[in-house]
Amino acid sequence: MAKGNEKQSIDASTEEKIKEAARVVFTRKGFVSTKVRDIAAEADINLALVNYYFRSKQKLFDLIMIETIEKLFSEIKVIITDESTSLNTKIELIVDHYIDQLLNNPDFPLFIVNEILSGSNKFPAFLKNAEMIKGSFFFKQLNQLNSDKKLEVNPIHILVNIIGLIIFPFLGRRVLEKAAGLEEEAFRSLMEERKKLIPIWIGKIIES
Amino acid sequence: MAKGNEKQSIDASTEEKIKEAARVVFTRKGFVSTKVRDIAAEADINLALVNYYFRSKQKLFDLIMIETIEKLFSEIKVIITDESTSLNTKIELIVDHYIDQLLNNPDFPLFIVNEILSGSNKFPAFLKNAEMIKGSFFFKQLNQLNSDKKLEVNPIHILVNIIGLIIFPFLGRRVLEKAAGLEEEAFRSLMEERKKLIPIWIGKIIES
DNA sequence: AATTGTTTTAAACAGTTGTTTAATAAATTT
DNA sequence: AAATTTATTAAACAACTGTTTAAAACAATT
Repeated sequence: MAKGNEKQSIDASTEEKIKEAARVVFTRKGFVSTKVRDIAAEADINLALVNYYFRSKQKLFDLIMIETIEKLFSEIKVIITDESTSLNTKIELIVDHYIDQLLNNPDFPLFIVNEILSGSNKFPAFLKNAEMIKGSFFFKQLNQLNSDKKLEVNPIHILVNIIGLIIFPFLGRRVLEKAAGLEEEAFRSLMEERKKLIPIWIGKIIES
Repeated sequence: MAKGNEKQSIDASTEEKIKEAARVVFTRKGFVSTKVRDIAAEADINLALVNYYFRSKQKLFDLIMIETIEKLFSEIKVIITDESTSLNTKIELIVDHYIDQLLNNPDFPLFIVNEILSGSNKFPAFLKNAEMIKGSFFFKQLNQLNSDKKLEVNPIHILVNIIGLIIFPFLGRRVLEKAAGLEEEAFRSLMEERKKLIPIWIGKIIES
């Protein structure tokens, strides 16, 4: 019906502006360091409108976090639940997909880690999804390596390694850029290289 | 002379209490989330004493950061500048040493990363030390792999991998413990396993 | 013992921040 | 067009936070 759509597209103009601005500032500075006035400034709207549309800073933050987490895991879900692809293919797809994602939003890992430290209560959403990984076909394939006596280590290690090799450079990005004297572009091409390298490395790690 | 020592041991009682409390709270909550009143409470002293001894919250934080960073790198320096040990030995020593360190202070990586996000100005200290790595014998040995045509990738990748494989599990520790249903003790033994595994993995990655 | 210097304390200050209010402007409905 | 609902604004509020103050307690020196 028209009313719903109109309302969405009209309100969204301000409401979406706030949400998008909040996403940017929260990601850059974290929850505590982000001031409601920062968000209002970034969105170029009146301070009171943030509370008018989202009730509180915390509710706005929660909303963004939940959305982000859901998006994050829904993307990986299609890869890791696919029973028709090999383990190697899945690893290639995961690495490729997340490095792309992170290149578009390089501050994101730092942001997540930041919120973990400050004890964000968005954990349940995160954990619920993390459980999904443990029950996935992908994880079964990882476990299979053990039964096939190809591997004698806890598959958790392999999972941690895959995720770590992808995410860690982004966490250390600012240090890396400055310490290694990398331009932003050089960092980017290093990460592009890793798209091909990480699956190879994991392959070598997995081989008996 | 006696005076200096006395002063140290007397002042230190309160001054050290504050510094130690600050280290604990800063590490647990980060700079912004830590309130001067938190530190005073943790140290069990009057609020004004924090400013009396350290002038400002920022100066206290800076002091702790500098000390921590110096300690961090001075320890690794003896390993990576040693021209008598092989690359493999160095990797084993680094992995062993830092995993031990981190097991004693598991919140530390989260804390560092957190401060990087909030744009801490302790960067220069960090970078100065990071430069040291690039100029070290260890890094020369890494580069050597290229000349020996044993490796065709940027040594930066290998360095990032070593550090990442060590540190990342600690960054994801809270998620990992909850998501994988690990007790603290189980996490500990996983990390102990990694002491042996990481050098092996890096070995495989390096092999041509 | 009196004086001087140092440490500790409770209270206050000034700036910041999340949120609310009450009035106005704009849009929608009747 | 009038009435009603929704959106926007400037200002204020109250709680919190880093820092300072001024007085008191304590220790060291003369």
